[in-house]
Amino acid sequence: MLIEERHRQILDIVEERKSVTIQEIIDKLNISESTARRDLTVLDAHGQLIKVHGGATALGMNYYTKDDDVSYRQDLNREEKREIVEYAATLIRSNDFVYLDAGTTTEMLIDYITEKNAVFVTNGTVHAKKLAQNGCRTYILGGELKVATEAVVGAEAVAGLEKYNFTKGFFGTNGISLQKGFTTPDVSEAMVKRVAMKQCDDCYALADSSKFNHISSVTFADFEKAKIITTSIKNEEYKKCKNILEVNKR
Amino acid sequence: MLIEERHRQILDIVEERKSVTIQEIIDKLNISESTARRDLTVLDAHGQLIKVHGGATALGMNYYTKDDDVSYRQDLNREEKREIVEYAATLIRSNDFVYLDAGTTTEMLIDYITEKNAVFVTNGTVHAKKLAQNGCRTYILGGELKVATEAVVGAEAVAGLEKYNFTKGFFGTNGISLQKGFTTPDVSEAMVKRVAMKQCDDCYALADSSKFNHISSVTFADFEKAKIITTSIKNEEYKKCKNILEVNKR
DNA sequence: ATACTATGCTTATCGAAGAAAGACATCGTC
DNA sequence: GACGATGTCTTTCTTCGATAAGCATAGTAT
Repeated sequence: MLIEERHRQILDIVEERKSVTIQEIIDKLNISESTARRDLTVLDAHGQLIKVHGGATALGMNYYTKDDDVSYRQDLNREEKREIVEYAATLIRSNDFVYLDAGTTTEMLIDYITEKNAVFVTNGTVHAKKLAQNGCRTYILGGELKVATEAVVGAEAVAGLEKYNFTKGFFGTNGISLQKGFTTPDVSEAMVKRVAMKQCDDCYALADSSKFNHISSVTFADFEKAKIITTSIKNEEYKKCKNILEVNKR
Repeated sequence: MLIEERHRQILDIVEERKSVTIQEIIDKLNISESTARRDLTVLDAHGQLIKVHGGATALGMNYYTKDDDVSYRQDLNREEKREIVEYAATLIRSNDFVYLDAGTTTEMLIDYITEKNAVFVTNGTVHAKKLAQNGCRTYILGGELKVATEAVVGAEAVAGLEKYNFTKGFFGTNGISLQKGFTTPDVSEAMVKRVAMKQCDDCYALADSSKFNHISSVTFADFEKAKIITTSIKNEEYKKCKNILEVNKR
């Protein structure tokens, strides 16, 4: 097996499960301990995962082995998100022209997209890359790159958006409230979201339960503007809203 | 069997399976090891796949770029490239408005840029990301994302370029020749390069010695159009060219 | 408490297998 | 016969797996 293949497989496991032990790698890939270690060392050196005692973890994971409560909660949100994006992915059909907002939830969505006969536009550089690798026809918005979120924002991005007419759009959000609608902490990202929404026939907001009744600094859409895809809603006042799609109720 | 047919078949396998071993090629195409190797070498040189130990992988697979890891030893061009980009970086001054072409050499350039008071535009998603992380004000071109090179290409990218007026532009190239000028294997990338060059006051082509007297399929600029930054030139006919900047002669 | 031992993880080193690269011979085409 | 493409052979490098050595941590006996 090619080294690159092996590395790819290790990264896939880590990506999926967020961590892996040396032993798991040895068993799954049928390689020696030495090789497994060497692989982790180079992958770590390339910043593709983080080598830890006994194995490795995915990037960007604040991994608290000590604090069970925290990791449990993280996992819960992750599972919730997974259900949401899994459903959202089924909404994408042949010949759709889809806008994909930057953000971690929409990024997760990409992994579940199976429809190859749709065209995508996004303002997230990582999103664009993943979509393209996925075999999707992908366009990225032009404009200023915001370093923190690796998203394209600003006047140019907004102007670039106006020529598109999307059949569907998928958006992340920081807060949802009946009064203030959809909110996010960043003004420039809000502008892009706002215009992008205007260009979509159908807007979908992907939101786990933690987002409800939370208000961030900038509103980018009224509450009715988008269909909300979420899992189980606790709050009664949202129960009766027509634009909420509850997936996989338990 | 025709060479082209063999190459086509190899590319098909790589495209389909994302990687291939030398042994597989030998078996499937019934050719000798040398020929298989030779084929991979030229396909790699043409940027149609990536040659790795034991075989080859498809482009754009996000495998680490061998550049920034510990194995500098084998890449003879690396040191040459380093000198080239180190010099190129000094050309970027305060208030410059710089276009940075996609490609591995220009990507390397980013690491040496110290001027934070310049603004950058690029069509490479990785380039944009690195520039932004570097603390530079960065814009990315909008348009279709080509998966192989992770570069933005196509009509939209070209249109987006036309509004900019750059003070300087840095370009990679696959081939340089006196007659055919600067050449690259891909048509859509050539289009972008061509227009970008038109928008720059000063164009710089970064080229290690292996690029000279090499001709790829598409010309994107005449020989005189750009200043060429390179190391020691072997070929006498280029020695007298005014637009060649030889750095760090030894 | 101190020292000893066991355990699990890590790193270093070495020989074997096999891959890469270069030199050279062969074959067919012009 | 010159040339380009291909195959064969040899030399040199990589990679892999195994083993041994180094190092912490936890447990145990003194």
